[in-house]
Amino acid sequence: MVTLKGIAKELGVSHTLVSRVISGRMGTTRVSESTRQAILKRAKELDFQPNRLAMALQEGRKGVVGLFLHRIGTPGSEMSHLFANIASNMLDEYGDRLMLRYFRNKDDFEKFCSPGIKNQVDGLIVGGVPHPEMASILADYDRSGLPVICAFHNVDILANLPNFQVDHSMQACLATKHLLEQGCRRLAHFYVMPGRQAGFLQAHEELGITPDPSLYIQAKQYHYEDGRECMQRLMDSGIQYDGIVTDSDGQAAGALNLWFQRTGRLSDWPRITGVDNSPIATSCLVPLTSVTSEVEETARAAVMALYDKRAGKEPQSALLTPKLVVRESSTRSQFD
Amino acid sequence: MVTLKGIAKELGVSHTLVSRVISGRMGTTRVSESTRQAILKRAKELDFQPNRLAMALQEGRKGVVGLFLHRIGTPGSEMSHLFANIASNMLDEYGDRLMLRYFRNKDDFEKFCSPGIKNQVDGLIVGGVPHPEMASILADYDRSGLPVICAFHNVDILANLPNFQVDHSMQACLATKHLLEQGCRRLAHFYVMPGRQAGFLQAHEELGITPDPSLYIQAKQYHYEDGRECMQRLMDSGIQYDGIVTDSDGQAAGALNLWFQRTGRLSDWPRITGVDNSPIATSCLVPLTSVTSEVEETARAAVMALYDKRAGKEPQSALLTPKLVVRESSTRSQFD
DNA sequence: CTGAAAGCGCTTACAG
DNA sequence: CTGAAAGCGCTTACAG
Repeated sequence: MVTLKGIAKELGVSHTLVSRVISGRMGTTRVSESTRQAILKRAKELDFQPNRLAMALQEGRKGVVGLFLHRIGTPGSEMSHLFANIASNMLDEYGDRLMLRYFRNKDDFEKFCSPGIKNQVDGLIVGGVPHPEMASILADYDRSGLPVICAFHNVDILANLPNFQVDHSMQACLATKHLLEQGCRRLAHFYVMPGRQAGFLQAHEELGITPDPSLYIQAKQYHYEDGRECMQRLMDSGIQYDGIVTDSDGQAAGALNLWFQRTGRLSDWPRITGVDNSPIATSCLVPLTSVTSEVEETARAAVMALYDKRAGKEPQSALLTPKLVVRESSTRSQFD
Repeated sequence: MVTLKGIAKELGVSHTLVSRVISGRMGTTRVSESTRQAILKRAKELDFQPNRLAMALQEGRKGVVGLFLHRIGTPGSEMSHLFANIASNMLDEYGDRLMLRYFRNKDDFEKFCSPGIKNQVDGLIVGGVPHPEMASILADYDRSGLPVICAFHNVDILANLPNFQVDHSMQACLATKHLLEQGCRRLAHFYVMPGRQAGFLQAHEELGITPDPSLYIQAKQYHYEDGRECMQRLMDSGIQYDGIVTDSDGQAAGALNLWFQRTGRLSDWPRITGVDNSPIATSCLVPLTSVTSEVEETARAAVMALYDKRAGKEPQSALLTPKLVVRESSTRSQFD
């Protein structure tokens, strides 16, 4: 194991000097160019990598960032994977290690949290939607000096922590507008949280079309089965509709599949949109028109915000802008 | 920030004693029960958590495990997510931090590897299938004293490192047998690596049925489009077939969807099986019969093996046993 | 131009 | 029964 001291001994200088040359932080020091070169050369030859534990210990850091992740998105959407992927690779580039914990519910989360966590990490990034009580625990940490950044949280339970996520309302608005522009006039809306309807309504308003509240159908979750169930209810109701705005790709896939199965037809399906632009969207019988959830950008923003905060800045929450991705589910072009 | 020294000062004892009481490693020491209780009580009150950096530094460890992950499985299968999820939560329970790096190709991987990595981690878990050269780099690390454990590697490029993965041949065998038992007699096989055919052939042999080599169709990858493409070729060939064993849920979904689209029929599809038992399998128009890839078990085995190795044991590679999960794609029960 | 010393928060022989 | 001391591998005033 190659250390500063080892290199110093080899070259007959002090480890102090080696440290300064390698870190580039010379302080009041001015080294002769020749020893500088000698040190750098030897360090490179030995692929010297400073022991980050020792560095962090000395500098009063932990060298560790806590990444607490709730499932984001519906199964098959790969959103959690994408988030962890981007975030962990970024933290790695900053030289920080990870305390990575996946939690499924409030109990898991509470198990992960204790005041002593400040002895373990330099900051916390929490992804996913916890209960309001969790938010207040996190806010306490933050106030006590442990920087906390959130991502994909439900804005109203945030307790003033910086949060990054896609603009949900705009997602619904983009999808709704698109379907209205395709000629739909009686759109159903599968939604999970009532708040999500703002975008659906806004799109109607902007185009001067009046939506029919009897076509608002509340879903339990964002999953495939939830889409099937909503579709079941919609078809059973007998109410006329000519398109559907759903809250996730999983829901849209479930809804479409139920329709195919009940009607036995592979054409003239109701125009429909998903959310997330996940792998689900491209592996449906009919590829799904969807809106992005900007997961990579969210991860990047959250990590940057954490380092900003550690550097003394006050990062601001942000809503990222979704993009519409048009595929056959809404255009009904014929099969190849 | 609460430290040993802080507690020691409060109680008027040495930090040495506090350390021994809290760690439970008393050595030659024998403490009075009353001071022991006092120390434990105060530590609990303050939620004292020892600084793991300092512990690791002292004990000559890094307190960090490298987790290098290639994508496992097809997009939408969530296998990478599952693997990272289980592995990271386990490592966390052992108190180790993570150096988590996702790599997409050989270049990424090489960027992540340097001899100096021994200064950063106590061990390496590598998931996914790298090139043979990567395997030999890893084997070098292992020989030089950095324990390396593999998961989901292609066995022939392993260079004697312990590896954990599901038994691919048995996966194909289970699926093939199941289809033969459903009455199929002319099975097509969509396969990626030639080696995977062993199970397909074994199943035929065990049931005394002769397969037709003109129904072996090689796929580029495990993805949805690959399944579509293989199905395209199969249908174009005009050769008779009555069932399909594919190499992934993505392939199976793609193949089925192409069939529905080309025939316009929603019944009498060719009986078909996938692999991975992923979310894709349950969000198809027809739920897919599949075989599990035992990702959780693989992750657990890999992590356990790493700790075994660090404890001086010699962990042995293992092939985990897949399970068949029967759904409609192979039974063709009617739609609800 | 360079080095000795102190210290980050622990652990573990060693000494009393 | 308990503590002083040394040391893990670094960094950073401070002194020459």
